[in-house]
Parts: sequence; C-alpha cells; structure tokens
Amino acid sequence: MDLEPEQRRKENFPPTERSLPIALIRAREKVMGPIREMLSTTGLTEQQWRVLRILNEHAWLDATTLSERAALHLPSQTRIVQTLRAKGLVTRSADAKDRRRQSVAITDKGRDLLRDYSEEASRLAAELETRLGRKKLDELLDLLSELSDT
Amino acid sequence: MDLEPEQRRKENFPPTERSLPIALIRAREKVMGPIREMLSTTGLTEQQWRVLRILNEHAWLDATTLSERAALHLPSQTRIVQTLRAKGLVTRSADAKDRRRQSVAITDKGRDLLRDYSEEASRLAAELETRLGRKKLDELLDLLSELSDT
DNA sequence: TCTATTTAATTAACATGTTAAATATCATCA
DNA sequence: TGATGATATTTAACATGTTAATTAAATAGA
Repeated sequence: MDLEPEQRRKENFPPTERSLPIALIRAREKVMGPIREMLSTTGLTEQQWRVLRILNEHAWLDATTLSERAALHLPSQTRIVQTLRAKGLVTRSADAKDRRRQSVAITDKGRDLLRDYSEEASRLAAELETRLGRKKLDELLDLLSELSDT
Repeated sequence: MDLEPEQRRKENFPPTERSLPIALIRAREKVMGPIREMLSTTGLTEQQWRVLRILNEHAWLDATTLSERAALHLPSQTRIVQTLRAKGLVTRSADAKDRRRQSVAITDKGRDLLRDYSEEASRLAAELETRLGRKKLDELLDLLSELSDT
C-alpha cells in the first residue's frame, strides 16, 4: 500500500508530485514535442537547431558564449558543432588574437535551412502562445529567468 | 555584426533570449546544481535518485507508471532500474496477473539511503523556497502543470 | 483453438548530458 | 626569456535521451 502522509512527513521528503525538476522536464517535453516533429524532417536534433537559431542572430560567436546562450555543456557542443560542420551548416575557426578561442559562424546553407522552416517554427510558437496565453507565457518566462538568475 | 531587430522579424524567428525550451533547461540546471552536488557523495545520478524518491512513496509501481511519474523514457528507465538493482536498492519482478508487466519496488537498503540524505535534501528544498519565495514557487509549479496538461 | 492484433518492456543505435582529465595557448613575473 | 599558473577547448568515459525495432505476453475474433 502507499505510505500515509504522516509517514512521509517523518521522512522529510516533499512529495514528488510537486517536484520542480520533474515539472521542468515534463514542460520541456511538452513544448519540444511539436518542434521535434518538425525537426524530424530536417535531420537535425533539437540541440543542433538551437545552435543554428542562435548563430543566426550573430555574425559569429566564440564557443563559450555560444554554449551559454544555447544552454549546452561545452563537451556536448564540441560534438554538435562537429556534426553541423560536417553538414556544411556552420564553420569554425581559431580566433586570430587568442588562438585558444574558436569562432563559430552559420553558413549560407545554414541560413537557408532556417529560412525553409521559419514559417512552420513561427506557427508552432504562435500555437504555444495561444494555448497558454500571452500573459501566462510571459509570467512563466519571467519566473524561470528569476529562478535562473538568482 | 549582430542582426537588427528589423531583419530578425523578417525571418519570423522569435529571439532565442525569450525561448521557453532554453529557459526550461537553464532553470533545471540551476535547481539541480546543489542536488547533484549532494548526490555526488552517494554515487547516484539525478535520475536514479528520482526513481528512489518515487518508489519510496509506494509499495511498488509497474514500469510504465513509474516512467510517467519520474518523467523518464522507458528505455532509459530500463537501464536505470538495472543499475539500481545491481546496487541492491530496488527489486524487479514480473506481475503475476500480466507477465508482461514488471513491478519495481524499493528495498530496505534503498530506504536507508534516502533516510541518510533526507535532512540535507529537505534543507536544499527549503533553500529553493526561500530563494524564490513560496508564492512564486507555487505560481511557477502551477504554470508548468498547466503547460504540461494542456 | 488459432491466428492477428495489441500492449509492455527491452534491445539497439546513435546523440547528448555530465564529470574529470588532457591539450593547447595565453598571461604573469622572476 | 622561461618557468609557472590560468584559461579555452577538446577528449575520454560512462549515463541518459531519443527513436525505431524487437521480444514476449495478453487479447480479440474467426
């Protein structure tokens, strides 16, 4: 049988139904579902798509900055960038002034790919906004930012 | 140089700074940081810990139900349960009425391990609550639930 | 009963997550 | 300079994430 609340309290564990880590995973799963569906036709993973999206906003980024903006660990990003290079979607080159630094940039082919899917991606983003509502979505983003920045 | 907002709008991509998937990853990273630190002394991963926490709330769970509550994919869970079995922290047995189903249960050793860390885990949970505030934490959990359930 | 279908779980294959160690380059200062 | 320490990135090793295929058992229907 399940444990009674009494017994749980003694063990000092908050119930997992109200667990923030699990809630964050579930939410991500829900949000990514339709996006992954779209990406399945591109041969890109969610993370590869994220890297392209971010590089598309800048002329180039060094690896560390890119990893912060994409929320990727550097070892993962190294592999992802290698894959994207093999696909001809990004380039990588050592910084002239500090040869430890690697600059990563999106290629024209990469931009073309993004353009091909920009309409559908926007539609999915709009659907999400409709589903939750602009206000709640903003509240959610603000709370998540506050949590991350604190 | 970076792209101007004008140009970004033409491509129809919302800026990645306001990306919900990235915000969810960052938040999880932030919340899990201290928990991972605690877990490093136990030899358990975040996911293994989650499985134990959930099993501790029930006498047993079948694999599918467990995977839903732990927000784990079944293939991952299969490996995780195998690891936990090897450590003597859980048991697994075929359901008598439906032999396709596998029942998973925590062992006494597993409960002991949880008990050993319950105090520190509670402290970390309390810290999080203090940091963000009870009200905002509840708001966040509610928004995440609404997003996942919609 | 027997086959076809469905369901639960595992296996397989490859990508990413995670931590520690290694490598290469830069910066400092004797 | 040249040894020393710091920094940026990659490699390595193992765990988990992700999707598809497989296996085993239950179920439905002729």
